Amino acid sequence: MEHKMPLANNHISVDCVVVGFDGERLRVLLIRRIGEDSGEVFHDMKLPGSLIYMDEDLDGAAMRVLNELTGFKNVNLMQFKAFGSRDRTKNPKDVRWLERAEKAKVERIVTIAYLSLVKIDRALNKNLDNFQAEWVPLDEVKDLAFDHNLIIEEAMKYIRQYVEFNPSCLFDLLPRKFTALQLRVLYEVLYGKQIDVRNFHKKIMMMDYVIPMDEFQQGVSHRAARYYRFDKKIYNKTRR
Amino acid sequence: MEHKMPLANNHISVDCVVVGFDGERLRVLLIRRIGEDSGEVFHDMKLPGSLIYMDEDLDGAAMRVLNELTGFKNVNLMQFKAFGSRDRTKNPKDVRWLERAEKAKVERIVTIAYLSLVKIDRALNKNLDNFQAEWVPLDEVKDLAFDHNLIIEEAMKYIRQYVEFNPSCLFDLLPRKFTALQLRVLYEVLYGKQIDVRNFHKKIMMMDYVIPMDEFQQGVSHRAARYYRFDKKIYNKTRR
DNA sequence: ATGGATATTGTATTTGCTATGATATGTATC
DNA sequence: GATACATATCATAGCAAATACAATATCCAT
Repeated sequence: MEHKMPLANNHISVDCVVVGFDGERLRVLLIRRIGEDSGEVFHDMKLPGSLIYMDEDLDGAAMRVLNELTGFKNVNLMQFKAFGSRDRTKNPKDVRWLERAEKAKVERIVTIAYLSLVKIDRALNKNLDNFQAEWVPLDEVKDLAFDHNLIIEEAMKYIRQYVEFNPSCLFDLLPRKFTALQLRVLYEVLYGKQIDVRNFHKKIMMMDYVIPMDEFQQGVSHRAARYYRFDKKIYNKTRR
Repeated sequence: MEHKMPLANNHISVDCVVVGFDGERLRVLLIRRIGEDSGEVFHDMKLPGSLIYMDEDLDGAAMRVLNELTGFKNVNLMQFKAFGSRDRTKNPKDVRWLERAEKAKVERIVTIAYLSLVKIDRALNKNLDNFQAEWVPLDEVKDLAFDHNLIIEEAMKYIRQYVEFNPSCLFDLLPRKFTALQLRVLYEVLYGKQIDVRNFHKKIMMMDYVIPMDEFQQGVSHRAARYYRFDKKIYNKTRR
């Protein structure tokens, strides 16, 4: 968390739950943290986040964090919940780490949590290493700093609701060219249940904003699947 | 905003959008505010809200505000969005009022907004007068303090989404005994469009958690409508 | 040419939503 | 008491969307 020391408001932070999809599972972007607890060095992980600066609004702070981390601009960032329980900073481990990082006394911090759905393939080759960041499969996430496990749980609940309201966000998770299988597995992972292949195919055929391309998979040892793409303009016309 | 001066965190507040339904329109609970601006006394309105105390978490603070105001306990309070724009406190009128009320210097305040759907009939005869509170029809809400108009707008967007996900919240707005007409008008007001009477009737007949009672309207100058009631137990069984 | 693997397609059934017509029951009026 | 009027309640048909279920097509490797 290096920056040129703008004045920080040490009561309010933002945390970003950045979610990606690798074709099989959902992954969340986490940052490695090295700290010290009663003389022992420990390693664990946390969500990307930061105290907000005095001259910065919430959305701006979230954008900044995400940008510093992935280099992305213009990513769809959704505020989904504030976390302000008093025992967020219950663990002395977390408090000591934070006070060293921020060089200031901290008490209870309210954090505003943001959710972002991104394409792993684009993010993968950016500054991730510089930031000690890693795409961790959701079911392999261990104990995180602060209440970040809780924040991720709430983020997942939020996604499931949000998808129904705005299905286009699914395509933020997929590559620009994707197969019907990828899209189906994404649905299955999100809803936690199997979907009939044939009915699903019929369904995406009726979505006029999912465009079949003339391109097919290469070098697979079975019948090659067609690629599809998502057309945002058509989507906006038909939905709004 | 009288209280016995627990230590307040003057960076974070909660505001409650308390919504009721009078049978025709939605109403929101607002508090009268009297302030002074360049020598002139002004009257306007604001959402019920408060800075949070140091030993209080967000949900707790929202509960406290709502309880002080209406006497309610165990009301369903939903956090729906945080507002942290820097120009929330752009208007000097608001800043001066707040600094007098809180007896402390304030800068930017991030507020966590909560939504609550309640029965007007229960709330009506409580402490509303003591708190200078009033049920204002949504379409008659004037310019409010801070960004409270924006907060109400966002609250309404949130309700529309939330209803689809959890229709049971509609019954929080209705009296325990209600007619099919009341329920239908509530839908119409929320979605802003007319619903066919006959199809709507069929629809609520298929909801096994809407129970027809043996009681009918009294003293109306037309065929008396049947009363219905909402059964939460049955609802929870069928939905979850 | 054959087998293994995955992709793609068709048909019948059920269920839900929409549109519209007809009947029932209360009060007020003549 | 007969009639008009207003609202509540019940009924039916058509269309569209969701579900259940099985066969065929295409690519690669041998």
